[in-house]
Amino acid sequence: MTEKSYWLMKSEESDYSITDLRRDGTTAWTGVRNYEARNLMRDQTSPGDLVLFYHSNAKPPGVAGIARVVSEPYPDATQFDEESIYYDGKASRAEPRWWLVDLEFIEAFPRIVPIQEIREHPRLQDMDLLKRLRLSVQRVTEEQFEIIGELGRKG
DNA sequence: GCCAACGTTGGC
DNA sequence: GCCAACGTTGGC
Repeated sequence: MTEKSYWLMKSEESDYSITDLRRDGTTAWTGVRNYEARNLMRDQTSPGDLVLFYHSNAKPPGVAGIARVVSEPYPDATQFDEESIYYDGKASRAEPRWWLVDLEFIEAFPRIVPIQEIREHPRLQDMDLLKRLRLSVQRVTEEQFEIIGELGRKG
């Protein structure tokens, strides 16, 4: 039994938003094609982990809600699909290159927590979000997770 | 739409 | 194995 972890995962709002996740209930987090993000999902996520759902390329960009990891890591099927924009000809079913987990909808915040507010918050200065601009799966602390949850629910 | 940051590719 | 060129992310 491992300790529960907390994450922030980014999705372009126009591509897949918290509203889409609420509609779908659960979704496979396809399309991560960055090795560091892949390693985190493949090696460090567990069912029950909680996720800050971040809208990138949004107005404003920010945390839009909360999801939960509900599967063990498994190969991202889109890497094998020649029709997919995520197809990777160097991956094989014997040796998958890209991994993902399933996420379950928990909550859509009544207000987005914009990145600007995170940048200005004294307790959130250490977040990877502010330092690792392009990392689309990143670990957050329980405290960071709780603070952003409070900000998102304060109407 | 611009462009800084930065990850990836490929020639050598 | 270096590193310049290139491509992508993502805030603004």
